[in-house]
Formats: sequence, C-alpha cells, structure tokens
Amino acid sequence: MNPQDEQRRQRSRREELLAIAAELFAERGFKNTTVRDIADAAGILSGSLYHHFDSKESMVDEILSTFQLELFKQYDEILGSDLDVRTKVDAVVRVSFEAIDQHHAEVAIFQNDSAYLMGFERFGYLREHNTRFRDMWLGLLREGVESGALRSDVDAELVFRFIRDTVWVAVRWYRPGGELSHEQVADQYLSILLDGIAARRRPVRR
Amino acid sequence: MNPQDEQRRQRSRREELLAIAAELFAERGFKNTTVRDIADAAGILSGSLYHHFDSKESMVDEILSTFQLELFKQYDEILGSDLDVRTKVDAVVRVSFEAIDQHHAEVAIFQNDSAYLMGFERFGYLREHNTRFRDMWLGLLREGVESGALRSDVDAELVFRFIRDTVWVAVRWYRPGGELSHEQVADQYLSILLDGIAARRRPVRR
DNA sequence: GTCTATAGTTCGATAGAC
DNA sequence: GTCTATCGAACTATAGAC
Repeated sequence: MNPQDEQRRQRSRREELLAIAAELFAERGFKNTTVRDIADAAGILSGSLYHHFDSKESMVDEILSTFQLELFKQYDEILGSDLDVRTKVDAVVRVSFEAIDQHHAEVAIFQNDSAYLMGFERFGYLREHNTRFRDMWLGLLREGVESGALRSDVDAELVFRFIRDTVWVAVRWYRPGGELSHEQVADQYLSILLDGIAARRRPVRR
Repeated sequence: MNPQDEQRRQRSRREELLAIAAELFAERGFKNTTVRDIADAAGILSGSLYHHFDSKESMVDEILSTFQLELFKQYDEILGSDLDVRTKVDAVVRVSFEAIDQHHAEVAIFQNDSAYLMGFERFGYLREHNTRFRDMWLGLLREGVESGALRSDVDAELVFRFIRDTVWVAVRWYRPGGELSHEQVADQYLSILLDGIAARRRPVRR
C-alpha cells in the first residue's frame, strides 16, 4: 500500500468519499461531475452515496466550508501578529500558495465553481469569504502605503484584484509535486509583484 | 426579397442569436445554459433554434472561433510591426484589455469553459490559441531581456503565466461601461507589472 | 454500508405541420 | 422561420432488500 492509500485508510469513509468527490469536482467542475462519477471512482453505486450525504450539493458544501475555515484561521494568525506590513504581505502570499499546494482540489473548486454556487442561498458564506479576503488585503495595502513600504500612486482596489486573481488563478497550472515548489512560486510571484519585471537603470537597495 | 438580401437577413438573425447565446454562456457557463434558456431569451421555442444551428456545441464553436481569429489578427499586426519591445508589450496588453471590453462575453466563455470544451476534438483550436499566445509572450520576454528592458532574474515561463492570468482573469470583475475604462485598467496593470507595488527608496527614471 | 430498482426531472435534439 | 409534440438519454434522489 503506497503512502497516499495508507493516509486515506486512516480517514473515515466519509472523508474518503469527500476527497474523491473533491478531485472530480476540481477536474471536471461541479456541474459536469455526476454522482455516478463519484460513486464509480469510489467503487460503489450511486445510490449508496446517499447513505453518507444528503445531496451532491451538501458534498461540495462540506468540502468548501471546511477549507475556508482552515484558510482563514491561518490568515487571522498572520494578521493578529506583530509582524511589519511587508512581512505580513509576504506571509499571506506564502500561505495562499501553500493552500494551492496542499488543498489543490478545494482551491480549484472555489476558483471554478463559486460563482455558480453563490447563486444558492446555502453557499452565502462564499460571498463572506470574498468580503473578508478583500478587507484583509485593502487593510494591508493601506497600512503598507502609510508606512511608506508600498507605492501610493496605484488604485488600491485594482491592486487587490491584481493580487487576488494572480494568486488563486495559479491553481490552474500549478501541480503539487511538480517541477516548481509552492515556495519557489511564491518567491518569484512576490518578486514580480513588489519590484515588477522592468529592468532598473540603477540598482535600488531595499 | 432577392436572394442576396435573403442571405443577409439570415446572417444577421444568426448573429443575433449567437450574441444572445454568448451572453448566457458567459453569465452562467456553457453547461449551465440550456437550449431552452437561449430560445426563451430570443423569444422563440427551443426546437426553432435547430433551424439555425446543428447543436449547442456548434453555437459556442462559432462564437469562440470567430473571436479567436479577430484577436490574433490584432496580435500579429503588433508583432509584425517595427516597434521596440517595450512598446510591443504595452500594445499587446492594451489590445487584450480592449478585447475584454469589446468582446466581454467571448473572453468570459474562453476563460470559464475552454478547459471543458478542449476535451472535445472539434475545439482543438483552443489549444492552438494557448500555444500561440504562449509563444508570443515568451518571444517578447526573451527579446525584452536581451535588449535590457526587462529583468533577467525571473523565470520567463512564470512571468508569462503571471501576465496571461492577470490580464484575462480581469474579465471576471471588469464591466464594460463601468467606472474604469479598459484603457485606465491597462495603464495601472502595466504600471504594476513593470514597476511593482513596492515603494522606491530613490526615484528611478526610465 | 452497499445493493437493486426505479421514480421524477430535465436535457439536447428531431419530425412534421403551418 | 417558428410552432407543436415528443423521443431517448442522462441526471439527482428515493425506497426497501440484504
């Protein structure tokens, strides 16, 4: 039994089924994944899934809400610390790329299907997720400008969108265990975000 | 009505239906839009759509292939010009944001559904689109580094993904006719991309 | 906990009248 | 060019046996 299977065996059946569903949702999209697909991948029949879950929706609900809880616990730790702004920005970006690495399926589902899912009342917390994420970044950016660490001549709302989109959309091409580690991607991303890709006429120490 | 007018009238009706379908595909996604939705929006019944189109797939096919043709015609003009690299990068980004403004639905469909559609053989040209876009940017970045206009210490493949994702994903929040024009968005994006968001210790002229 | 069997919908697409 | 009418397939979910 390889390590992945071993790890899976230790989890409850419910979590195992959720992990299988998450992979399929991430790969094909929520709407394009049928309960039969999930059951097939789990080696059971579609009806048997309903012994564990109320509906297909409640499966993706549990996947996303669990992930969101975990992610914001990490963000809150960073924001509540006494690190300087520049280091906080660094930490938030690193934690995000780490999430893409360690919760790849969840991030992919959030990225691809949250717009659709937000149409349902039970997924209102996804909207809350977006609001909290925005507040966090606008706060960091304002603090950074005030402290003189960040430029003040660009629109904060636009910078926020720029950061948000570029970080999370990386889930489309980043592959855990691939050539680049999530730390390496975070390094390069922060370098581009902070210093840009244009060459400097004169070296600037920071 | 003579045959020529008849042909023109059919073409315009066809284009009208495609525009309606494109809006729905962009808003809800291809899979989540039914032929009945499209027919309802057009004020006809679902069966009547099949007088104009073979299938739902052929509708999205015509929408995307037409757009792709037009977009790359613009890119090729820029690349074939004798502008310097820095100006070419500028122009390519601006044309892309202009496309988000003027072909919002098409870009949204490409952004949201091309991964799914690429699974079908008839949409192989979407893969070609990605390859050409990548070649274009890697060429520009290499040329930029060689000419000394761009930094040489960041991974070109990663910079390409960074640019690609940041530009196109803007279709998720950019609204044509909204507060910010596509030119303004392009200005700020280029500024962030080239110079970064970190403050400079000393002003650097470029 | 998984099975068999199927209810109840919704979907893409077709045939032929007008 | 649109309508009426409908087919067959695929889907979510349920009921009850084992």
